[in-house]
Amino acid sequence: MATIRDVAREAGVSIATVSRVFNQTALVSEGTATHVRSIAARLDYWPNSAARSLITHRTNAIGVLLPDLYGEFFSEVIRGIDLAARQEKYQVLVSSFHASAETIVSAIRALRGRIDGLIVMVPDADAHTAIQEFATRFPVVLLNPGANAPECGALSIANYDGAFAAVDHLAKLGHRSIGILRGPLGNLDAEERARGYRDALAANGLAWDEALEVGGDFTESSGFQAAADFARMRPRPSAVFCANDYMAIGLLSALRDAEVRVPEDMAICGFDDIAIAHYLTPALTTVRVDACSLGERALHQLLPFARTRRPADGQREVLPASLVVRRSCGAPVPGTGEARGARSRRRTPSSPSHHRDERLAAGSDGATA
Amino acid sequence: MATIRDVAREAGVSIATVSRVFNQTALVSEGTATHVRSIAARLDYWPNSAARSLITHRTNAIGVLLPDLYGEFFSEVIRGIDLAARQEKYQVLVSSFHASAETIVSAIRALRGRIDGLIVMVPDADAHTAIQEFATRFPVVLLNPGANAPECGALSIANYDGAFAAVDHLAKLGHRSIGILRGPLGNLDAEERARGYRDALAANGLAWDEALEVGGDFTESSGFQAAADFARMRPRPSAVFCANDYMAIGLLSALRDAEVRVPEDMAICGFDDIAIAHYLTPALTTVRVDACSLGERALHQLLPFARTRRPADGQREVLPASLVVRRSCGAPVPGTGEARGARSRRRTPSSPSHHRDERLAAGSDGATA
DNA sequence: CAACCGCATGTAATCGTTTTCATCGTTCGC
DNA sequence: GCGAACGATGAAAACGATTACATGCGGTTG
Repeated sequence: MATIRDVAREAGVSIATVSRVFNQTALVSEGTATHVRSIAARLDYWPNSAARSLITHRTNAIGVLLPDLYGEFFSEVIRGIDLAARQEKYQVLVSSFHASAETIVSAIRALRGRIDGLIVMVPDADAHTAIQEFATRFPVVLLNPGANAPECGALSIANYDGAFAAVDHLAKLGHRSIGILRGPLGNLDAEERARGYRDALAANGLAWDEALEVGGDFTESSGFQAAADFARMRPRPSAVFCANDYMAIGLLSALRDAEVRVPEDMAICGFDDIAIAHYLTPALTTVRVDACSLGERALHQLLPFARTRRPADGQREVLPASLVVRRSCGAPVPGTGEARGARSRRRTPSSPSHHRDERLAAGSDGATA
Repeated sequence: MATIRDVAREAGVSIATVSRVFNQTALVSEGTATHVRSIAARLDYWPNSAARSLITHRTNAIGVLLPDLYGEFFSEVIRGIDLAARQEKYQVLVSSFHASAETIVSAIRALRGRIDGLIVMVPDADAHTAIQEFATRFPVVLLNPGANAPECGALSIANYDGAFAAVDHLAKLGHRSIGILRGPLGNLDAEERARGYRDALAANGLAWDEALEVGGDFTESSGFQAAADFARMRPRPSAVFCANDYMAIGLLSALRDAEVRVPEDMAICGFDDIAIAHYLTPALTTVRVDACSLGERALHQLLPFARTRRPADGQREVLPASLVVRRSCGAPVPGTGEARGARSRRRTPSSPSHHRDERLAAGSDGATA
């Protein structure tokens, strides 16, 4: 592989000149510049990024650290980050860690020196302390800060508002006994959603009852198992808000097995609006979150700090979450004649034919399945 | 940030010794080693990876270049790669490019010097030429080589076999007029699947009829639109094989709107077995592909070459694709009593509660929706 | 007892850039 | 014409590691 020295020799100039041509950092005469460029092209030269970042202390890459790479939410976040990064000419290093605060530290350590900034999603409050001091001397953007997150960039989705809207909707439909299938204990998103649930109850004059809360872990099977708990309750709740869609799916399956009709006997509401939600029978009422733009926004928030290598200040941004009403909650679904199964999640239609669906999806998302 | 020099000075040894302690590349007495390590820990020292890779010519990172990051298939591939990479202590640089062979070249160029090897998925045969000469001097593993792919590592899914199995299944069910909804022209996976379709027809003594082939582009909306084409055919095919699940979903929606019953009036078969397939009504018969292990295998195939920085030789591996029979094809579905919606896609259950579902899913995957 | 050997460690060259500072014509203002 | 200013270029010092080679030192061996 050709080095800057080869190009310089071949072009009959010094390496400084070649460097300047490639960086446009200082004046180089038009003639030499084009000459050097042609030589470089012939030798297939490209600056070695290790050497470059050794001296500039910049890598033009950012790291993405997620608790897992499984599921639609994470993959959409990554896609959003990639979209923005490509536009900004930054590379993306992804990495996942599993569970413990131990590994999150070693994951960060492994990334060190390779990236100019980090986007990290912490599963629970415990992990915050691990990030804490790192964030004071490195650009970090948190993807789901809790109430007392470290002083650094942070971006979150409106967990509280979304949950509130969903439960408020159920209450307004007349349900007086509304259960919740919670996410993992200590999980920040889960806590916020639970808080939204409780406040929505209160706002509708409903008493909070611990007996109506069932623990889950965001997996489909935990939803499946929770069905038994709800069935056992006296009185049985006439509606259940699930802290995410996967659990709602599991719950729906179990209810069908138990011949509990949804929404007639029990109204169900999820959270996330994953692609499947739309296709379930009955279609799942849920709270939509735009994971892709969460990723995009995170990168854009991080970039100014990554560029200057200054720790990100305590800037915060919250992405809205919107209720998507479908069949599973028993509310009248707006619109009837729209194309079914023609919902778009892409930003850029890959074919003109997509156009029609885009419009429809924007109008309303109710399904008639 | 502390450098190797700081540690050496503080520990009263030379930088060579510090380096040796961190690389375990030569004998260092037990005493000095632990001393150096403690100093390093105190100074929070970690070797600068740019400096290191400048001299070693290795980055301990591999690149992943995909045509897009949208959809379940790609995200699972990435997850598989990440899983294997973490285990092997390699970092993963992901990057997507859109469409043209122009950008694939620049994407590769941008990655150059940052990675020890590349896993790339080329959308069509045209892009092969762009990879071609690069692969002769750099470790590359192709994720979907066509028939005449460049001389390099390659891994593919059994597109042909999967399609053959699906269509053969339809034929064995008695269908004499089987249509196909094809993928994009030039797309390698799509071509192979179409070939499997044709050969399966022939194997069952059915004549190939161009009129039964409808063009699609792998999107849901193209499936939706194709419904009209199939409806117009005389005689109307009694079964349709779709080259991927997204198109099958679109087709199912359109058929429902047109009040064509599935599978009674038209049997439908998809490809990929995305998560949604299981939850559709009727549940979609499709061909399962393990995208996650495709990623894992790719990394493992690449690694020996990445480690030695030798171009990967023409080793090839094919991942099996298996037919998953559900309701949409009209065949009797095996098993009836199993838990619904309790299918696992994870390798490692995150909670003990998952265990039961794992077993069930392993047994058979038919659905009773 | 000298030669040798192996272990532990240090010295210094090297990787491929960027960037500061110096140099060297030209041109310009006066 | 002469110094200043300027534009284009080169020389050389970093950047922070790895590693070939040299060195010193005690213990074995013939």
